[in-house]
Amino acid sequence: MTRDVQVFDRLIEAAVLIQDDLARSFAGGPLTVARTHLLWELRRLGPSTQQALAAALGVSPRNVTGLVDALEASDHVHRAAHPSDRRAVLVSLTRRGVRTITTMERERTELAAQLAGGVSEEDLEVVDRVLEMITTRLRTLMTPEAGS
Amino acid sequence: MTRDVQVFDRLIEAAVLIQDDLARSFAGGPLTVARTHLLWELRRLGPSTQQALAAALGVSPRNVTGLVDALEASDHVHRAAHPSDRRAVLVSLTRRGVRTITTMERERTELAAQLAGGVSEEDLEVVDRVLEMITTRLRTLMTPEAGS
DNA sequence: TATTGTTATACTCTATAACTATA
DNA sequence: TATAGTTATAGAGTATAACAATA
Repeated sequence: MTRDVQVFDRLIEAAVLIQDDLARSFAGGPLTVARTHLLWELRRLGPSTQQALAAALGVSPRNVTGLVDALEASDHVHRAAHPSDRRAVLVSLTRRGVRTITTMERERTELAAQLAGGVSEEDLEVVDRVLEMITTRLRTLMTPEAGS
Repeated sequence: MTRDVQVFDRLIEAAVLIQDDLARSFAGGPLTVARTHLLWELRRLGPSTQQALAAALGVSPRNVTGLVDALEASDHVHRAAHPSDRRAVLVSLTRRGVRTITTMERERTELAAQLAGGVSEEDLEVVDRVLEMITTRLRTLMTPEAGS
C-alpha cells in the first residue's frame, strides 16, 4: 500500500473513531450527533429560520422540523414568531442550549489537547497544511460545476 | 484557536467530506455506506457467519440480517448452509460483490492519489505518524478498562 | 407565483426482546 | 443451557411530495 493510500485510510479511521466517541458521549440522553450539529450551527448563525438551518446543515427543511421538535422538547432551543414574516419561525438557543454548547466546546478543546499532546509545533503545522489542502481538493471534486 | 484545536477541526471536516463523498457515490443504487462496510469486512474475513460479521462491524446480529437481506437481493452476497452447524449460515461474496469491491478499491486508490498529489513524501510521513498517534490515543480513551 | 413550515409517507440504520431451531 | 438467526417493535436520521398560510 502506498503512503498516500495509507494516510487516506488513517484519516478515515480517525474520523470514524472521533464520530464514535462523540456519539457515545451523547448516548442515553436527548442529544444526538445530528441535533448537536444543529445547536452548533445555531450558535454560529444566531437566531435563525428553519430554512436557514436546513441550508446550513445541508438537509431538507422537513428534517429540521424533526430536529427542532426534539431540541425544543428537551429545552435546548425554542421557537418564536418571526418579527416580520408570519410564515416563518425564529429558532434560538435557550440558556440550557448555550450551556450545553459551552460545555461541549470545552470538552473539544480538552480532547484536542490530549490527542495532540507531545506533537511538535512543526509537525502540527505540517498536518494542518496537508489537511487543509485535502479538504480544499475534496470540495472542488464534489462541486464539479464550481471547479471547472 | 490554538493549533491543536485547529488540526482537530480540520480532521473532522475532512472526515465529514470524505463520508459525504462516499455516500454520494452510492446515491440511488442499492449500495449504502453500511452495506459497503459489510462487503469490505466480508472480503477481509472470507465466508462468515452473521455472528462473525456482527462482531466485525460492531453492530447487532439483527442489524446484520437486514444488511445481508439487502445485499442478497442486489446479488452482492449469498447465504449458504453452514457445513457443520445447521443453525448458522455462511455469507459469501458473489462475483458481483467481488467486482464491486475491486472497483471501489481502485477508486479509493485514485482518490487518495488525487488528494495527496503534490504533497512531499516527508510531509506525508509526518501526517501518517501524527494520525497514527491520534487514533491510538482515541482507542485508549474509548476503552478505559484496557488502558488503565 | 414563490416561500415557510408542516403533515403524510417511505427507506435506512440502529437497538432490544421474544422466539425457533439447533448445538 | 447456550447459540444462530429471525420476527416484532421502536427510535433516529434522512428524503420527496402535497398542503396551508403567508409573502
